[in-house]
Amino acid sequence: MATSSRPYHHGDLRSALVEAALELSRGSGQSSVSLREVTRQVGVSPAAAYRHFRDRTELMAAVAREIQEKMATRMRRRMRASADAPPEQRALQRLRGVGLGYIAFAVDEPGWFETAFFGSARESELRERADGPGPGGGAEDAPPPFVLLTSALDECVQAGVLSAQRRPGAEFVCWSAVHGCAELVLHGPLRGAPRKTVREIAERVVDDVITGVRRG
Amino acid sequence: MATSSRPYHHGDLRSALVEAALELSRGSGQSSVSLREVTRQVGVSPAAAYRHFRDRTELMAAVAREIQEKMATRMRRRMRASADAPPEQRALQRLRGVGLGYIAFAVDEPGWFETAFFGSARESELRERADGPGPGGGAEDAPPPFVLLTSALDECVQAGVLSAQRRPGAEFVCWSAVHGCAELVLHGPLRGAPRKTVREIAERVVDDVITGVRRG
DNA sequence: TGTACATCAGTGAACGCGCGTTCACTGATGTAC
DNA sequence: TGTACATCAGTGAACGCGCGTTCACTGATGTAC
Repeated sequence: MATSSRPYHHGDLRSALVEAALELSRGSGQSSVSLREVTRQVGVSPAAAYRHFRDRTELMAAVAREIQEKMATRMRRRMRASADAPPEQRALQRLRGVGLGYIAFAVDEPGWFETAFFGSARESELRERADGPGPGGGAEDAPPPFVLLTSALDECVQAGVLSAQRRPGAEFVCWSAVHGCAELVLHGPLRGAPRKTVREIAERVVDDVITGVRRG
Repeated sequence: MATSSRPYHHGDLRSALVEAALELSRGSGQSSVSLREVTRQVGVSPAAAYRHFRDRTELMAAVAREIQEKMATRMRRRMRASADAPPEQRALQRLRGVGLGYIAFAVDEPGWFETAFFGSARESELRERADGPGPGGGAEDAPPPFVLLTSALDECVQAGVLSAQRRPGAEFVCWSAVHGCAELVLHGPLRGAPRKTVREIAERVVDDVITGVRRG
């Protein structure tokens, strides 16, 4: 594949660059993703990247978006497990799945997790949102995992397991807990803890925060 | 001060370097702290730093430790407010103070917060702990803010507002929530939100998680 | 169907940068006698 | 009290590095006539 047919025009260099950046970041996080290394991987000159991205920051933003998609996909898979259950249980189980899926992704893919949520990617995300939100209004281009969370919470309200009064702001409580838990496990006092311990802590965090959000 | 009396021997270069690094990181986080810039600030040659630190990582670890001290100090101040109250309220209020203090520090000092908990400082922390934990056993050299949290939880058990059965692991739930909340506010969807909103969210997060931890 | 030409996606060489770290060194300090 | 000398804390110049970005360019593509 690398040997045969190197046309002057690559075909889809943009995706190829994003793909290479994904591979790099998967191993050691966003700091290992330099423009030069990415183009090196693809076998193209550094300057070529500038045909597709304004600068490194814009490339990283694209990568972050891609990772968040992956994350949401994996979370959705986990949520699907509780598809056929009575509405109340179903809603709660899905909310639980959102949280556990988030943490599991962070643990399984620390490099991606870091890349998706840290570093210079953030500033340019902002920039892009300011540039072209499209006619929709812009509420939908929140990070996909966050969208999953809000809709799981909405479902809880509909199913009657979360009072409408306690709904506003609940997403921030939930997100704080799971994101913090991921950090704890990856970089905090629990770094390097055995998988079983990590799973138990994650479940405790998710269950307790759901209790807290519901009962205030 | 800079003009008069530049003795060849600095006196206490080590502290001066840490101090300068603190000043630098306060503004723009740990990425703005380079060994060269730090020595430049102090007015000393880059190589001089190597008399006091094995490498940059070790300097950053010292800085991180210092910041965590500051953080704990500020948290203690907040906890002192509820000194004279009936034991049950007192314990709960202190726990609340730990959480709110943590978040407040992050919001007030984003550069320091980032520096204390991220970056290469961590690896060398590990290294130092492995090197010389001292005879005490090593449980006490956890980050000071974390120590405050665990003792606040212990106090809750003693005061009877947290069942002994639910005590183990509670610190991870609490820490996850507040740390995640800090991230949310600094780098997440709530970045740039007005102070009042931030305070409300912080209180909601802390109160809900305390409820959750107690009632499971 | 064939050709002129604008457009586009690449090249490759160079820019300036700041970094961490090492080296042989020198100036100051303090201790032994 | 004075001097020799080991020790220590600095100097300053240099190392090699990889980075992001810019530049004038060239090779390929596809469209108008």
